[in-house]
Amino acid sequence: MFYLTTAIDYTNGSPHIGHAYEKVLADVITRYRRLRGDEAFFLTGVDQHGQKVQQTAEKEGIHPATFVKKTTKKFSKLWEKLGLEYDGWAETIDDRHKACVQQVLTTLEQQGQLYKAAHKGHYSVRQEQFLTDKERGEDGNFGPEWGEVVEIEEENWYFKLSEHTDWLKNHLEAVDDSVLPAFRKSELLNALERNSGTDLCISRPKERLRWGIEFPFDPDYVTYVWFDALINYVSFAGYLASPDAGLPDFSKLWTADERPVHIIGKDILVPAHGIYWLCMLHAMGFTDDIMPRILVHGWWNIRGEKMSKSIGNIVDPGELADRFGVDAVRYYLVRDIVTGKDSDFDVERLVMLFNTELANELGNLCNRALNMSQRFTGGELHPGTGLTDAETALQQSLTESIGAYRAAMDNFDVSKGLEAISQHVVHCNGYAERMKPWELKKDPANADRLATVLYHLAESVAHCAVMLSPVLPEASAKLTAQLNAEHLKDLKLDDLKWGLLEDGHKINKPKPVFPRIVIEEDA
RNA sequence: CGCGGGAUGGAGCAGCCAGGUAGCUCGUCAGGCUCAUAACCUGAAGGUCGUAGGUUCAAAUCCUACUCCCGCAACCA
Repeated sequence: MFYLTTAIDYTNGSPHIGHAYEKVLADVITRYRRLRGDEAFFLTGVDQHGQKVQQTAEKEGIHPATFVKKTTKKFSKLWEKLGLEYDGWAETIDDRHKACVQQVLTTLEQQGQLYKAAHKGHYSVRQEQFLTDKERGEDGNFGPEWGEVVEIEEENWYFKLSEHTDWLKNHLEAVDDSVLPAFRKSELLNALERNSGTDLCISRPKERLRWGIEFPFDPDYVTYVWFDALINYVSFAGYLASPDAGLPDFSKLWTADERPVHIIGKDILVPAHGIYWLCMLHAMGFTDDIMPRILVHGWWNIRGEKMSKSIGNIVDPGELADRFGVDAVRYYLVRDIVTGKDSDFDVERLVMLFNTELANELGNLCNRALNMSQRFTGGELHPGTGLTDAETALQQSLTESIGAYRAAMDNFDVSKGLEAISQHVVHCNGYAERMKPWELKKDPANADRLATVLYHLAESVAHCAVMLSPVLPEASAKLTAQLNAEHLKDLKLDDLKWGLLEDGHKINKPKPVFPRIVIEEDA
């Protein structure tokens, strides 16, 4: 089983284009794995506890649970709009999740992995957090942004992180795909080098934070983010769950033959996922052969600037989808970025890529091919009897495209995979241009030749529709419908061989699947 | 001496890990076609791959030094 998760989003605000990117990428990869014939499980969700949520809810004068319910909906509604198909939905206020967290804590405490200790330090009352030397200004004092700073001593629970960092270092170095892309791994190893030797504070006293999961053996405390949010990857996969909990069978999801993949952003690799999470799993007894792989994606910047609430340049994916359509948004988000790297978000490029690659190239190919079949041969397809070098070359091009597509997608490189489809589409348009079926139809003696040409075009569209389905499931379905070939939907990648459409197959009337986006110029 | 990313024809990018005549998209110019979504096809111009060294038969790719740009408090993928 291929088990894929995303980071769970914090429900203190509205989703933006970055959230959408991560989820669409995960959706595409999951759908691709299904196309490959693998069983897959896709988990995503929301992180609902913590101080920020508590604070915002108080400001609005409502209970955190009410507040969280409201913001959670913003996310789930957007995912529905973007056509995401996830198998599991993680909400950290779920009782089943709480039970799992508490069980993990209890076990670790019994095994001596946790301890309680006092910490003395500078504490910002306004920000409700301990300050370190990093927060000091150049003059050595804490700046006015921290408000009143007092020195206090507080007891908290700690996880013996330092006992696992040596193991982690070895593991990361030994396992090639532990962290992807490679440069992220070296960044992580670097950070590990600097930060070893410290343990991890995992609690908050209830007088400071109530909105969290209670420590089962110390009711004055709740868990702080790590032993709550990160546990979602196992809790909602059925870890330690009772069989009637309505959760998956953990032993089937989390396996050694296909290690789980966590898709996360570059900001939460170090230290959260790269160090804390892997060490937590190690402490919980997970062995090396079932350690997850971490796929780290980059960020969408806006005109070279980091997207941020303070600058006010947040892009709302829901609005984009309303304006340009879900296909355009999904396509753009996985097409115009190299997995792992940052990219610059640009509406004009979104429109350009949709118009050229989808509307002009693929959409138009489909339209002209089906239209000619409809008009010249009454909608009936026949392979014809003879092949020339042109057909051999076309079939060769298709084989190469499928190969390139597969290699790229296996590597999580969706952009390259889409490029591979595009390559064949361009070949087909050129083929049509050279074969001139509109000339062939003028002489009845060319009927066999005409059939061959039209068949090659339709067959190519059929292949492309299948390859495109992980990224644009809706559009792929429309293409399939126009080809009148519903059986394409059940095909796996290995089934993509020449001859998907049978001799005598009848196609439906074409209708543009990707209408060009026309932006009205403001005069 | 903090960490990391980036610098490739007008614009945006790939290639770099596993060295071997510089590739993609857009744009520009010149043709062609008319089946098709003002779509499609062909050809052309345009780059000494940030700078300076080094390794090598061979460097965009490896090594060294340097220059410039962007992230690394918070919101936050």
